[in-house]
Amino acid sequence: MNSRICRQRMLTVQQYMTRVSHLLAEIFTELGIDTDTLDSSVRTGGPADLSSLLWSWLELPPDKTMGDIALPCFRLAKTLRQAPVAIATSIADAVTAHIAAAGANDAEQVASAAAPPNDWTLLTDATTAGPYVNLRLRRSSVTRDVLHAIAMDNGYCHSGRGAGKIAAIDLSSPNIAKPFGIGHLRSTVIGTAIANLMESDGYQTLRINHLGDWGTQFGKIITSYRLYGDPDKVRANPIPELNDLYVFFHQQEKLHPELEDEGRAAFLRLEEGDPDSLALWQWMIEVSMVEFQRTYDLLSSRFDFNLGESFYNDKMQAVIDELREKGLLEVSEGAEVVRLDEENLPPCLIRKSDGATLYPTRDLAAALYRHHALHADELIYVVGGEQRLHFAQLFAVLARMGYDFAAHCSHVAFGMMLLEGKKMSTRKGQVVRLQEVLEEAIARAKAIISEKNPLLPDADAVARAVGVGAVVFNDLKNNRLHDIDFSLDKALAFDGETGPYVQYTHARTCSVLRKAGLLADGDASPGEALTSADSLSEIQTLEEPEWELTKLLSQYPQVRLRAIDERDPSLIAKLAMDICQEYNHFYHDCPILTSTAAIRERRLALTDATRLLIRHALSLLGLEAPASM
RNA sequence: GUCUCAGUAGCUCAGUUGGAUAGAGCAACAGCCUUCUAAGCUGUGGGUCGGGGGUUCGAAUCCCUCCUGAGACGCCA
Repeated sequence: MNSRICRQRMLTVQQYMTRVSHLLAEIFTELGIDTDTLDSSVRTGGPADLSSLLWSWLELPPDKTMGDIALPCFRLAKTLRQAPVAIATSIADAVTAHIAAAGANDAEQVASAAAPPNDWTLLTDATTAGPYVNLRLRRSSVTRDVLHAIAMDNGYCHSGRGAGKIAAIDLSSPNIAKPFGIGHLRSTVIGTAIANLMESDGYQTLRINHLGDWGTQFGKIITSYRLYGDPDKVRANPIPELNDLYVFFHQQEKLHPELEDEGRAAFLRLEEGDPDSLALWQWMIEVSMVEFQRTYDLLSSRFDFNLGESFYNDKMQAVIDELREKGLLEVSEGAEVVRLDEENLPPCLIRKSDGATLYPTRDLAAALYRHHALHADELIYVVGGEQRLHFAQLFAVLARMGYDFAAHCSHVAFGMMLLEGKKMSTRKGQVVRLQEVLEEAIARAKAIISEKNPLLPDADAVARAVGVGAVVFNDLKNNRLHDIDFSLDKALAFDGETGPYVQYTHARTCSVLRKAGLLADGDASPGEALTSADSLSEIQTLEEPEWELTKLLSQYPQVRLRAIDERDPSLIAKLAMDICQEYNHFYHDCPILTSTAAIRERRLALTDATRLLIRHALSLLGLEAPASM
C-alpha cells in the first residue's frame, strides 16, 4: 500500500533517518567498522562521513510489518569477509543492546524532537530478515514530533530557498481568435501549480501569459473576415465565428492558392500599422481575452502579465544587434543564424533571408526582457514537448551571449493532447473547447450533489469546485510526457484517483472536526486539536492505520521540495492521494469521536493535520477545498 | 536519415539517483451504510516490466542492441 511514495527511501521519515544513521554510525564504530576499513568500492563517490554514508544506504522495508527503516548489509560482506546475514545479526544485536541500555521502554516521555542525536529511545527494536537489519521507530515520539511540526509549519507548507529571488513562469499562452482548447489546459494548470510551488519556497513569481497575438495567421483571419465574415454574427459569438472563418479560409486556400498571398499581404499591412487592420486586430484581442477570462475564472488562474508576442516587435532589433556585436551571427544560405555546433545542436535561425525575424528571435527578446526589465532570476517555460529543440537552442544562444541566467532557464515539457489518437488541429476545426468540458463537469457534479447531499448549502459553488477540480486534477496527477488521448469520461471521473476523491476526503476531515466542535467552516489554520497535540502525553500504542498515516504526513516537506526541484506537481497530487487513501482507511478502522479521551484527542489531531495538508496540497494544485460536499 | 521522448495488469498510469514477494485507480465479480459524509471501505481475479544480450551478490531501474509509437530536425509559431 502507498508504495508509490513509500518506496522512495529519500522521502520517507527523512528527518528520522538522519538520526538513525548517527545511531548506526555509533554501532559501526563499536564493531570496528569505520570509513577507513570500508574499501573504496563500498565508499565510491559517497561522503567521507560514516553517518552520511549510512544515511545514503538506508531504505524502506517492502512490507510495513517488517519495520520502518532498513539497512541492507550486502555491500559490507566483501570488506568484512563475513556473510551479509552474519553482519546483519551482529548489527541488530548491538542495536538491541543499546536500546535496552537506554531503558527505552520506561522512557516514553523522554523521546522528543529535542532529544540528543544519540538518543536510543528513538528506536524500539531491531530485527533481521536475512541480510537486512530492520529497525522500528518509536511511534509515540515520532507522531508527536510530526503533529507538532505540522501545527508549527516547520517546513511543511513553506520554505525559503527562493527568498529574494524572482521566477518568471511562461504558461497558458493561448492563441488570439482561436478557441481555448483542452490542449492549453495542460500548460495553464501545470504552470499555475509550479508557480504556487515556487511561491511556497519563497520565490516571488511572475506568471506570464505569452499570448499568440501575432503572425501571418492574423492576415488570414482578417482577410477571411473581410471576404466572408458577417459582422453581426461575429460580434454575437466572436471566437467560434472567427475560428470558423479561419478554418473556412484554409479550405478556400486549397481551391484558390492566390488567397495565401492575400493573407500574407494583409499581415504586412498590419505590420505596417494600417489603422483599419490594427483596429480589427485589437478588437480580436479584446473579445478573445473576455472569452479566455471566463475559463481562467473557472480555473482560478491569474497572470501578472498578459504579454503577447506582438509586445516584442520593437525589441527584436536590439537582440539582433547584440548578437552581431558579440560576433555570434553568421550568414548561411541567405539567412542569419547562430551556429551551435559545440552544443551539438542545429543552428538557430535568427533572421530570414528576406530580413524578417523568426520565432527564436522573439523568444530571445522575451527572455532578455524578463531578465533585464522584470529582473527574473529563474525563467521557466511550461510549453509542450514538441518544442524541446527550440528551447534547447534558445538557452544555448543565451549562454553563448554570456548570460549566466541561461543556466536558470528550464523548459517544462509535457505530452500532447490528442483527440481520438490524432493531433488536434485548429486549422481543421478539431478542438475540444475547455469551457464546454468544464461546464459539463460542473453539471455532473451538481447532479451528484442533488442526489447525495440535496441539503448542501452553497451547492453551486461546491459543484463548481468539484467539477473543475476533477478536470484539473486529472491533468495534474500524471506529469508524464505521455501524450494524452482526451476522454471526456476520464476527465470527468469522480471516483478513485481523482480530484473529487481528494476533496471528498478533505470534506470528511472537516466534518469530523465540526462534529467535535473544533472547526469553523473554511478554517485554514491548525485547530485546537492539533495545536495542543504536543502536550499529548498519552500517545502510547498507535494502531497501524494511525502510524501509516503519520508516516505519510511526515513525507510532505520532502515531497514538496522535490516537486519544486523537479518542477513536477504530480508528486504533490500523488502524495495527496496516498494520504487520502490512508486517512480513509484510518477513518474506517479507527473510531474517532466515540473513543476515550486520550485516543480521541490524538485521532482528532491526526485528522486536523491531515485536513491541513490535503488542503494545502489542493491549493498548490489550484483546486478548491470545500468544507463539505 | 539524424536527434529527442516514450513502451510496466484488459484500460489509464505509479515505481526508473540498482535492493527483499513489481503497486494503485478504472473496468469485472463478491461483500460493507440503525455508529464520525458509501464521491467511501474490504476482498477476488488479472504481469515474459517491448525483445535479446551485458554489468552486479542483486536490474523494471545502469550499459549495448533490436523492435514499436510519438515528436523535432533552417527561412511557420
